[in-house]
Amino acid sequence: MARLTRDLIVSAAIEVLGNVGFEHLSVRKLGEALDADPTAIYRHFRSKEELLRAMGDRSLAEVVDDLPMESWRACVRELCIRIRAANLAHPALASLVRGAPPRHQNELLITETILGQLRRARFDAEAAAGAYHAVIELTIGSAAIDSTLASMPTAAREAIYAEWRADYAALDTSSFPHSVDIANALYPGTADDRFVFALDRLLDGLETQRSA
Amino acid sequence: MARLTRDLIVSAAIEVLGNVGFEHLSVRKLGEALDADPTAIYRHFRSKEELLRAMGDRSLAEVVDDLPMESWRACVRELCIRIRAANLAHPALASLVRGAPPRHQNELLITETILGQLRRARFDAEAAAGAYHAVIELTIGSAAIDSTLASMPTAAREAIYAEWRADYAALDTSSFPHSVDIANALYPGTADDRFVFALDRLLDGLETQRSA
DNA sequence: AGCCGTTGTCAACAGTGTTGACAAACGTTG
DNA sequence: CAACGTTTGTCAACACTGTTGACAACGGCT
Repeated sequence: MARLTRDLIVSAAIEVLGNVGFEHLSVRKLGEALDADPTAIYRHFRSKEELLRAMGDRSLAEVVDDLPMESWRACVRELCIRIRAANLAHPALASLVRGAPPRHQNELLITETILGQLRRARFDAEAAAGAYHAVIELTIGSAAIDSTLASMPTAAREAIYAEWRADYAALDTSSFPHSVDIANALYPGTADDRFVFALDRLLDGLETQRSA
Repeated sequence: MARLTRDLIVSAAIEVLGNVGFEHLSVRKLGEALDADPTAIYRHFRSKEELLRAMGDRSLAEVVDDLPMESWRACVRELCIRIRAANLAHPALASLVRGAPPRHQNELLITETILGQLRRARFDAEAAAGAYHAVIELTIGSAAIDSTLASMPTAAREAIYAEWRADYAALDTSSFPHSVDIANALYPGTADDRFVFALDRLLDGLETQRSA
C-alpha cells in the first residue's frame, strides 16, 4: 500500500489551503483532494492539529540556512526577518504557531540558533530565555497581525494605508488632537519596515539590559 | 418572556469562556449555562461571531480609564498591559483587529492616548508614529500568540509549560546543546511576565532612540 | 379583547474531528 | 516460497459543532 506519506499529505493540504482558505480546510476535503479516504490521514497524523503544525513547519524549511554570523544581533535580526517572511507567505499557517511550542525540527533549529547566539554573547540562562521569548513574541505576533494585509497586492495595500490615514485625519480635532496632527505620519513605509524598526528597538533594549 | 438580553448573554459567555476555554465555547454549552435553549441566543445575536464581537467590545470598554500619568512610559506600559489582558480574555477580538474593518471608538481612544503621551514626551511625528506601531505590534501580536493558552485554567497551563521544558531537556544534546542546557529556564513565570519583560525592553530601546 | 411582533422551545440539517472494526498490502522471518 | 505480524486504506458510526424553520407562549399595543 503506502500510497500516502506525511510529506504527500502536507503538500496536498497546503494546496487545498490555497484553494479554499483556512476555515474551510477539513479532513474530508483533504481526503477528496488526495483521492483517498479522509480517515487514512489519521494513519499518518495523530490529529488534525498535528497535521497543521507539520504544515507550519514545512514553511519554515530554509529559514536557518546561511545566516550571518558576525554578531548575535545580525544573526537574530536576519533570522527573525526570515521567520516573519515565511509566516506571511502562508498567512493561515502563522496562526498555527499560537500556543504551540517548537516541537518540530525547523522550529527546534530556530530556538537552538537563537539561544546559541545569545549564550555566545554572554547572556546568562535567564536573560537568554527572556530575550528569546521577547524576540519570538514580537516576530510571530507581528506576522499574525500583518498576515491578512500581506496577502494583497502592493497597490491595494497602499490604498488601504492611505484610507486609514485619511480616517485619522478626519477625526474630531478636539477629541483626537494628536491623531489628527500626525495622521499622515502613521503607517510609514511597508509593514516590513515597521516590523524591522520595532525589532531593532527591542534588540537595543535587550543589549543594554545585558550590559547593565 | 424576555428572560434573556444581550448583556446577560455576553456576561454568561464570558463566564463560560473562563471555565472551558475559547475553543470549547459552544452555543449549546452557553445555553446550558443560561438554563435556556441554546438557539434562543440567535434571537439576540445574528451569529456566534457577532456574539464574540460583543464580548470583545465589552472587554475593551474600560481600558483607557484612570491611567497613570506620571510618565509616558508608565502610561503606555499600563495601557499595553490592559489591552493585552482584554485581548487575551477574548481572542476573537485579536482576529478582528487583523482585518481592520470599521474602527471602533475604543480603539481610536487608545491610539490617541498613546500618541498624546509620546508627543508630550517630545517624540517628533515620525518617531511617535514608529513607537506607536512598535508598541501596538508587540502587544496585539503577543496577545494573539498567547490567547489559546491564556483561556485555560492556571494549573493546566503550568503543566503544559513543564511539559515543554521537559521536551527541550530531552532533546539530543549534541544537536541542541543550548536548548538542553537552559531548558528549565524557558517559559519562566507567566506569559504575562514574559510579555512585560519584552515590553520593557522595547520601551528601553524606544527611549534611548529618542534621546539619540 | 384582540392583534402582532418578540422571544423561548424543539427537531432537524449539514457540517466537523475522531475512533473502532475489518480487509488488503507490505516487510520480515522461518 | 509460505506464513506471520505490522502497517495502511476503507467503511460506518459517534459525538460534537453552528445554524435554520416551524410552532407556541408571552408581552405590549390599540
